[in-house]
Amino acid sequence: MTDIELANLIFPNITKTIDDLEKRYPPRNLPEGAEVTRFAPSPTGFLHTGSLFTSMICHKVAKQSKGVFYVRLEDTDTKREIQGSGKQLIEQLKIFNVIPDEGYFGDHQVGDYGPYVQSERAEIYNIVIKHLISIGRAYPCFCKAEDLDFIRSKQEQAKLIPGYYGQFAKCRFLTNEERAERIKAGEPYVIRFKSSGNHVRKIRVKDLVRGEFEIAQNDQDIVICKSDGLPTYHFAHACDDHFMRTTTVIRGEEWIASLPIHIELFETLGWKAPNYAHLPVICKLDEEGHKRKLSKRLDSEAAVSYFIEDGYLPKALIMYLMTIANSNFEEWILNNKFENMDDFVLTFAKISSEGALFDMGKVNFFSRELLAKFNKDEITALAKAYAEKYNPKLLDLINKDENYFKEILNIEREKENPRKDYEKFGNLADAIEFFYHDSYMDKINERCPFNEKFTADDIKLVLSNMKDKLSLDQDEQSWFANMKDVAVSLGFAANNKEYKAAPESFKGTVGDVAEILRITLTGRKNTPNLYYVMKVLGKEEVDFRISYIISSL
RNA sequence: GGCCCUAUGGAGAAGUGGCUUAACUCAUCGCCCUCUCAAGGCGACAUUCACGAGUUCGAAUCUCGUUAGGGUCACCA
Repeated sequence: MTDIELANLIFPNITKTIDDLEKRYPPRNLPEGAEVTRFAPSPTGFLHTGSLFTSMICHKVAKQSKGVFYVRLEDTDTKREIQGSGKQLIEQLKIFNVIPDEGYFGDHQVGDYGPYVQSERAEIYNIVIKHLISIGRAYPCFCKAEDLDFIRSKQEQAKLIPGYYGQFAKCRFLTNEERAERIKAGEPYVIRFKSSGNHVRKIRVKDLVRGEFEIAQNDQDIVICKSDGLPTYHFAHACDDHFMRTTTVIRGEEWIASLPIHIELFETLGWKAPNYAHLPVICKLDEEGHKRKLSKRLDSEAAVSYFIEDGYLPKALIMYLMTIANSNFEEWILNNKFENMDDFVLTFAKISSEGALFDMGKVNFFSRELLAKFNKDEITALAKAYAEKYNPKLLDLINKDENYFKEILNIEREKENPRKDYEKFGNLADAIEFFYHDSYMDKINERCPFNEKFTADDIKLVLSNMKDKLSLDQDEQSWFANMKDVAVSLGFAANNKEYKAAPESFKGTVGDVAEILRITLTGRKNTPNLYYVMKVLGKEEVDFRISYIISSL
């Protein structure tokens, strides 16, 4: 029995050939240098921060070369699949402005190189497998899990490399007649690729991030088609990236080890392998101080949803991830005042090959800078949109009086160097709740204590004088000048220098007076500019709070 | 364990044999400014590039070894 006859036995209904596929999926008509990249997630859960990192780079590389970025859904692992997660992945990508040009879009597909969902590509895989069988480079394997375990244990005993290869590849040595017989008898089987490699020999591989290096040839007869008829990753990768005409495969470094498999597959099929860029994994330090991959189970920041739900600006995360990708991005974006990040050119060679430790502090930095750039209307709209979805407490504050909320956020905002008080919307309600009478009263017992060096009488004296002598009708300059005068009249030093020169002759400094007033009005030591806080609160509320604190002392 | 990758401060890193007594960013800490809180300005933070040898007039940069960390060895991707 010939190999072709065996191929026909296994795939009687496959009549098309690889040539037909080549015609059906011709090379793309793209300008010189245009790169075709792809993000190929499996629908097994929420979008991981590492996946966002990878897809952002894929998207960027395609955009900056005027190429194509597409999404392909790798849904061949039916056991781990989570219904609806494919669509969710696309939606989350969209939030971060990583929008594909073609491919899988959740509820529909776009493009000439589809289908873009692997479970819909059975015919393509079967055509290629049939070809491989007919040229003697693939064969059915009837080994069961027990057989494989047995082989493995023998290999371990003999200290040999484990796996299905060479003499250990039992089913390699079956005759086609035996194969046909067992198939006809209904025995379950997988299809394995017949490797011609030898792990003693090395091949040179090129990685866009790491450069060239040597690695052992593949000699494993890997499974290309599982017993459920679906392809494995390695095989699907070769078929899909070839027929979808991917020029650059960008993926995590966990794939480096299987590069020899992929290269042998491409060679055997007579296809040009794509360029590869293996990205480092984003890490975190564990309890023992060891680096480990960001884990969805252990680290909240591993799920992109965390940033969305906590009210971070998506752009802030993207900017942070860009600095991990190309560290020169930081300087670039600072010089560009955080604008037009699309003009930045990403370089593979500048991507570090070591996994960076995820730095929340830096995400906060970007988020704070970005949030400070908006005017009051923009930031209010953004806060409201966020609150409506994720934060009832914040929504409640906004809905009490949107203009009031706007004024709170507008304190020292629309100016050359705006304040950078807020880093995300997630804790905004807590940050501003003292502006609201009810919240202020609710938290009255939790307020920050006054400086211990002042007695209740000192504080009362300061407060009653302030209340009587300070009017909010004056401008900021005059108001502070006035406060200074009151402070001096009560025995406080007008400035730090004076105080430092003779601390014993003063009760304190103007700063102490401002702190007393600040704690009285807000319950906190750190708040926006006191003058504007009072303007927003209004005279009535200010008077009430001062009187209330005086009476409670 | 085999194979592959990596190793510069608290974090991200620049650095490709002399320009480096190691850029820049975040964080931290100080000082200045100031009427408060921020912002801003200035400064501190690796005499040394995991360690050890070697090559060289000269090494963070090249070579070898050691150590440490990461990845990978599925009918998962």
